[in-house]
Amino acid sequence: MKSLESFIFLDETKDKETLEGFERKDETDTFSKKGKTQNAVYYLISAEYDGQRRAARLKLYDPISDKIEVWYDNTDHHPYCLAPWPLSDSDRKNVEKHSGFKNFEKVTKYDPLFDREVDLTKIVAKDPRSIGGSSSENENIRGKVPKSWEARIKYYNCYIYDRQIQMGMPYKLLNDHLIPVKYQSLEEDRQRLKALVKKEDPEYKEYIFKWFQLLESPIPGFRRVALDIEVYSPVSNRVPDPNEAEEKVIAASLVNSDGQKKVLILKREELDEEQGPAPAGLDVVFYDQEEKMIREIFKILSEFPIVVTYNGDEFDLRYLYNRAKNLKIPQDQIPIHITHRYSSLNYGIHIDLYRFFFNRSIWIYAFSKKYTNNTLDNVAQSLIGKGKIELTAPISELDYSELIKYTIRDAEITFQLTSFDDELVMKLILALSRISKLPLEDVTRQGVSRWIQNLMFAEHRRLNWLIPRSEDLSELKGTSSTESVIDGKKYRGAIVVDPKPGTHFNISVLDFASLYPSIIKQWNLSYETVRCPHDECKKQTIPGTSHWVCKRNKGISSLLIGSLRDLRVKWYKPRSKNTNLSSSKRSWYNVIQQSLKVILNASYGVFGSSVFSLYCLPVAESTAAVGRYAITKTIDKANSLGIEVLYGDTDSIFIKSSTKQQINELSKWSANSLGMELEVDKVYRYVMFSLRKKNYLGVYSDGRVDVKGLTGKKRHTPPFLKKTFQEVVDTLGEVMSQDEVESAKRKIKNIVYSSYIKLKKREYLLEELAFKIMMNKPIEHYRKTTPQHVKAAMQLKEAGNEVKSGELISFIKVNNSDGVKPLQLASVEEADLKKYVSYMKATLEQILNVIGIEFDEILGLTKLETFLWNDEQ
DNA sequence: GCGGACTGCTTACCT
DNA sequence: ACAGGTAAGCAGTCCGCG
Repeated sequence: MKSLESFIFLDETKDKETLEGFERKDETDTFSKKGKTQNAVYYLISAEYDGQRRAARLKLYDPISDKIEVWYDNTDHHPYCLAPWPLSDSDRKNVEKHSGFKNFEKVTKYDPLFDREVDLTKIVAKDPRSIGGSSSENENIRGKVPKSWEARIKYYNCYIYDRQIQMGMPYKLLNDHLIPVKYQSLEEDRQRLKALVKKEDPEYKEYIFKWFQLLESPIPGFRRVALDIEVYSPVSNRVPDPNEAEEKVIAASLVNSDGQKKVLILKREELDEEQGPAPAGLDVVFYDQEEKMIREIFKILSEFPIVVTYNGDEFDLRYLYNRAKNLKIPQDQIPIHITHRYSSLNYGIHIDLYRFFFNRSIWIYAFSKKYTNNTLDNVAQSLIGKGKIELTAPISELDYSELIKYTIRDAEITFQLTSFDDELVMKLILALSRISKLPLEDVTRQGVSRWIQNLMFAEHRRLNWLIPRSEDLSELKGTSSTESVIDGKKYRGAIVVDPKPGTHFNISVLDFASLYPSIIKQWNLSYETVRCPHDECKKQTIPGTSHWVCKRNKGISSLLIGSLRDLRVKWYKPRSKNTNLSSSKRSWYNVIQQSLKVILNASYGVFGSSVFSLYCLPVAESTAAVGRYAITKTIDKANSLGIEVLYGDTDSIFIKSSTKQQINELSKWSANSLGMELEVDKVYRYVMFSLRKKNYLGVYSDGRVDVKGLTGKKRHTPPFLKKTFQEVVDTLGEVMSQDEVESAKRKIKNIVYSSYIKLKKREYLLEELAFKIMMNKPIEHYRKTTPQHVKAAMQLKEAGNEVKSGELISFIKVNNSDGVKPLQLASVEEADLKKYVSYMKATLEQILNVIGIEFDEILGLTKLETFLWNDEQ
């Protein structure tokens, strides 16, 4: 990643010139004596507010020297908020009296809600806390005016918007000015992209090329270190409190991107002297004093531009900080600062992977739910195939060599979580930072609605639009006009077509490529365009709702989301699979493609979520309504073309053996009358449907099988049954035609029968019988009912094991008053076979019934045995 | 006092 | 703290029933 194509150095005063010397050649050449790279290109990775300097502080990463350069704002930018113009004399005086007040300015902005210009009072303050930092609103500047806008935006975000700072992008420092460095994309690429969007409006094209510029720019490699610490605990299995930090730090491990691995160990009286050499390639250092060891950790942390942890926000860095304070290390020698939720570093930036992997959107869309919970062990095991070292005793009781092995593994896998798949995670964070315009650290700590909010806010400022207050938005736009199918939801969502049960051969699945973003683009949906203030637009109604959409102006979210959607569908997704491109380019395109997917998938939902600052139900509702309109019309059209539709869900239709011409015609119709691309997504050799929606099994021509929604695939299903289910599925994958169904049925009966016998003979291991269900709340919060997994958790608690919210509870169905026993306390003998058989029946019949097999009929093979066994119970 | 019909809660899934 | 729609199993309740 270090040798890159040409940059163009954007300096307003000069002509564009090509930037030289970016490649790392001979280190002595490119480093000045101060350790600064000559002519350095820095990547902007962080922005904060510096309270002492009262200015924005940006952290710039130089990928050649691997150092952080700090740059303070020198453009005289100050915090502010907006208030009505004019302010009453008394309001003005009140504001002026505030110690943080700086000055008033009159500004004019465009108010998107009313489609007109407005005059506003810009209240400039000396520091951000004066605007809204006090605990009491009476003491804030924003509390002293009748109405305020943009008063709750963090200062550094505000700074980024106003100066149009591009997070994650290359910059140069020239006479202490921050100058963006523009990447010169390939001429042929620009032409190709131009051709793809030639029919679009110029305004829209501008967006496309802005994103393009951002996403095509080269990316640096990041020098970084992963940190993990171990803390002594007098009580085994209790994690020490990082806020108190009462116990000793007994070990720390560090793994860095230079390939070095280091373990720092505190000598303890109770342990025997270390014997033998340290493991190969591992630097082990023993310390007599904890303080010395911690100072050494601090020294290393201060050398790296990026520090990676797993839960360092809550634990490792917080513990080190408080422990250092307890050991009376002076504040200015602690390179960490903590707030109530985060822990960050003075020098570099801190990336807490726990937060990143915990992000629901990242879990689902970037990693396809590959990991099942967010522990380091599980995430690492699932993504890099290597987990934590299993503990044989509590950490505090391990001898030195065991402790070393244990702790270094944690740092290793933490590091590898950022390096696997060609640095996928680092690249994802960088790409998301560029798109959302958030600092890298914020991308990993905030949810997708904040990403989208931030990029939309930035766009408002760029256009000199007033960012609406959510109260005004809700009041003006009102609520929804449709009724949801599910009780308690705010509006009606997508359509699911009843499937035609049975086995259907030669099935094509057609779908709309990113349906909702397409709708948002095509129908000009945005909070300011839906129910806009113009009378003439009221005729342009949204089908199935009482809403209308603006004809005069282009919607801001329509432009932003639409352009991102088209770039993903037309450019990045195909390019990520284009084998003519170099693998490193493909890998970056794939990262972009995935990042866009994460954002696009949430782009409709945020408008229906009250936590989103531009929450606007009519937008979400209109999007869903147009979706229903599109799929309904498509099904009608398909039928009129003689295409049989077997099933459909939201944006897809499953159609029976149709000719290419039929499909082409439907697709052409969709493009012309709906303005949306309907394409063949999958082709199945055959599909099996039951009467259930969101449940099917589809077999591809190469024998791969898609299983959707069936119980046999769900997380909580006991492994023994999952396995049996999988064997049945595999058998179905071998079926080539209708004639082969019969022989598969025989095979399946055998599979089910032998599994049943094995169950009955209690030959399955206890773990194979365990149901695993997530406990989403603490035990005490289950007030209304006590589900089985919670009963199991209660028994565990009774037995002295702590059970926390978010844990996956494993339990066995038994014949006691609770009906369950936690795995840890149960034995195979106790398993309630009757319940297991009935669960097995319910799970397998979802498939068996479709091909005409009765579960009981399989058991009937041993009627006598069954009878006897039932009798025993 | 017990069982079936029903509703509501909870989890996991699909798009 | 993106959304709504669907399935499934169990908990708890109501009602009928000499």
